[in-house]
Amino acid sequence: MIISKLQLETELLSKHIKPTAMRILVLEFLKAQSQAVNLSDIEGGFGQSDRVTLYRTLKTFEQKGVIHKISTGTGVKYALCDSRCSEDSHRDTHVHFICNQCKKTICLTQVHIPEIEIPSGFQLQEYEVLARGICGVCSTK
Amino acid sequence: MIISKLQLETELLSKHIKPTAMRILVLEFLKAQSQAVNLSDIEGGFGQSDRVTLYRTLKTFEQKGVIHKISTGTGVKYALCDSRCSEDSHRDTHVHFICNQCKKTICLTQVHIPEIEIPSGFQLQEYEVLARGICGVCSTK
DNA sequence: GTTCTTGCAAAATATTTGCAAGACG
DNA sequence: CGTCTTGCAAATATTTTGCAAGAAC
Repeated sequence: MIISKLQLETELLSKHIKPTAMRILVLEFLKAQSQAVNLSDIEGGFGQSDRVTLYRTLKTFEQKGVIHKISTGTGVKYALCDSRCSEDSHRDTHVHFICNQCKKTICLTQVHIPEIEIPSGFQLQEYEVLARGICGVCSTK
Repeated sequence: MIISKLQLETELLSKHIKPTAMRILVLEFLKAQSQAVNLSDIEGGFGQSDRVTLYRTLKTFEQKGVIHKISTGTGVKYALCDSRCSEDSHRDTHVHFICNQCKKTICLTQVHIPEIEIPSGFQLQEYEVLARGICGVCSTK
């Protein structure tokens, strides 16, 4: 699926982000991924790019609800949010599956997460599930 | 609750770890905590201590099933495992509650986590839940 | 004495900050 | 012009590795 530059710009604007060249490139790259990626992956996705700018772009994206950060235990990864996420409402209540073999991190947004009960006194705001195991590709090898 | 040095030694031995002075100190410190701690917390818990030795101690503890690492999104923390954990069977399937206000990370081992269903092809080995919100102490302030 | 552990130095990696130049309205 | 973004340099933080001295059995 090819997404036009205009579409990407519109999407950024809808999340109140000024659509600069760099931001469009990063968003385009992220949209092409089927898994969560780390900084080096994104860096390698372009010819030239400054690490610092990437960090800042990703921070902006995270704050505005474009992406969410995943702490995999072996480094931080980034993945696109649900389109309904925004600066005010940033919910990524879904399963992140980490393959213990190929180390891929995949957002399983379609998996239903049951409500969890927490002790009284605690106020739950959001939660995510980190699942580890062997992914579909690795288990057939 | 005060735990004798002998008890700590016995516990380390039962997990196949040679009980050195440093390891006993670290284990004792961890047992005194009601929340997950980071490297600096542990470092500050003793008078003298070398960061590298701590890293190695924690790595050993993690491999042998004494502690588990928690990636909180703002740094790594460590907490004691269930006593049934060992090098071979290392399951920390429970809720980690991160207070968005005081930033404390607490293991809610008593909370029941329902089974989750993952797509066919994926082999689930273990999972953990990261819950964020306001902890009991902060919500009464 | 052999093996494992520790401490120090240094390297490698990850992330943040300050600042000046450039882009854009 | 004023504001926001970018790129570079540098600072800071985090984690790992190599190696030699020391402790334990």
